[in-house]
Amino acid sequence: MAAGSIDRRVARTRSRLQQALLKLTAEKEYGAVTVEDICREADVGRSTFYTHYPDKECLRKATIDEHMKSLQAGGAERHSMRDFESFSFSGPAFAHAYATREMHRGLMGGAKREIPQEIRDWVSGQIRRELVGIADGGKDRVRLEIATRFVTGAFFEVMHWWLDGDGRLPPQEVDRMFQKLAFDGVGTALAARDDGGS
Amino acid sequence: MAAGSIDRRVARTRSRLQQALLKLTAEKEYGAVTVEDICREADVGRSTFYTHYPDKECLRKATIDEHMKSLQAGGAERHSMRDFESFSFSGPAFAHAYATREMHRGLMGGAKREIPQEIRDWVSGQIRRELVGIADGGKDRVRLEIATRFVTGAFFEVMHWWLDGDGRLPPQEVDRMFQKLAFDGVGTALAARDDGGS
DNA sequence: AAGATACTGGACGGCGTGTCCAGTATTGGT
DNA sequence: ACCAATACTGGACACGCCGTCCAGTATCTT
Repeated sequence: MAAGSIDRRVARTRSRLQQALLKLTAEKEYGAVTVEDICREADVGRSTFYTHYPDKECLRKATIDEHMKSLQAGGAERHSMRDFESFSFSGPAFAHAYATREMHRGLMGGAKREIPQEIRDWVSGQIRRELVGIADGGKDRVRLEIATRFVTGAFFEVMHWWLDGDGRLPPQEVDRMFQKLAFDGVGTALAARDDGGS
Repeated sequence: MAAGSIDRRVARTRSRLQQALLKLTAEKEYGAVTVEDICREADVGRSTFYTHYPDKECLRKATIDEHMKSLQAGGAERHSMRDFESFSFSGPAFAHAYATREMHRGLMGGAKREIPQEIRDWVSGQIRRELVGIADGGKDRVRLEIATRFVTGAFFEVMHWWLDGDGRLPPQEVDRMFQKLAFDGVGTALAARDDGGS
């Protein structure tokens, strides 16, 4: 077999396992899903699981990677370096999460907030990049870093809260509030009666 | 024996177990600490453990409760309802966490961000209470809620980042930046060269 | 077709959990 | 100081899940 190509069986099995994980993780806490559960759902032998992934966590990572990849294929015309009234990542993120809520509740780790490090880092990276635009030069790295963390934490918490809710609040609305809070702070965002952004 | 009083042996054992948990959890991930580890560290029979706590998680909760209690005993003159330039909870929180960093790294769940729900809720409550002061009446509950979550997430992420660091940044500094970010937003906080608050 | 490769399913040892119990301290009440 | 009540001990047990291994079978690629 040529080195780069992939056996149909392999692709099939991996896909099945990933699908199974997504399904189960939408039903219950990731931590409560056993390898056996996954295999049963995927209709794959348990020993087969281990020929593909060393453990459950690796399957999760692979699943996330795959998911991210398919996302980036969808939209690449995001970076228009706007005048800076908004983060460009958060809108699409909220919209995407909304489209497949059940899955994201699982992927992002339900009540326990066990967000996979990769996702956290990826989002952090996005935020940092956007914040660099505001910060004056790189002369205060600590300040940039703390702001990055601040926004990252806020973002995930808002996302969690929203996903745990009943889904009545539309993604644009959440994004708008999030952005306002991030840019203007609670002082402005809460005190002023605001009326729907620009 | 009188109904309310507590047998010395019980108090002793529970204290030992809690101390052991704190110590171990400072050394490694909470999830990686086994009941057996705790018992060995505490020098308590494993079966004894289960006569006091149904499982590891309950011990954690009890430990946290105890900790909180001892905290509230320490300082009760906090609520001066200031003019609203700051959250009153965060300063003491950063200061306290700083004083016993190793322990807090454990209690707040190291890299995994597994913050016990009780702590999260407690902090959320503080924040919500303080935010009510800014919000105009209770006519927009969603807005208040989203702001609460926003600040909560930001707070914990900043706290984590800071605890994971080398400890060179003093608590007052972190608190100052946190407050500025929360109240004025990243726009103001990052763009302006600021010089140390009032 | 045939050799390479992947899947199966069952067995194994290991570890951690939570329960139970008979035997042994320690305690608090009188 | 005694003694009944209560707590601690340590070892055994069944359970569930993990990760590994292997001989047998199915499926792919060339």
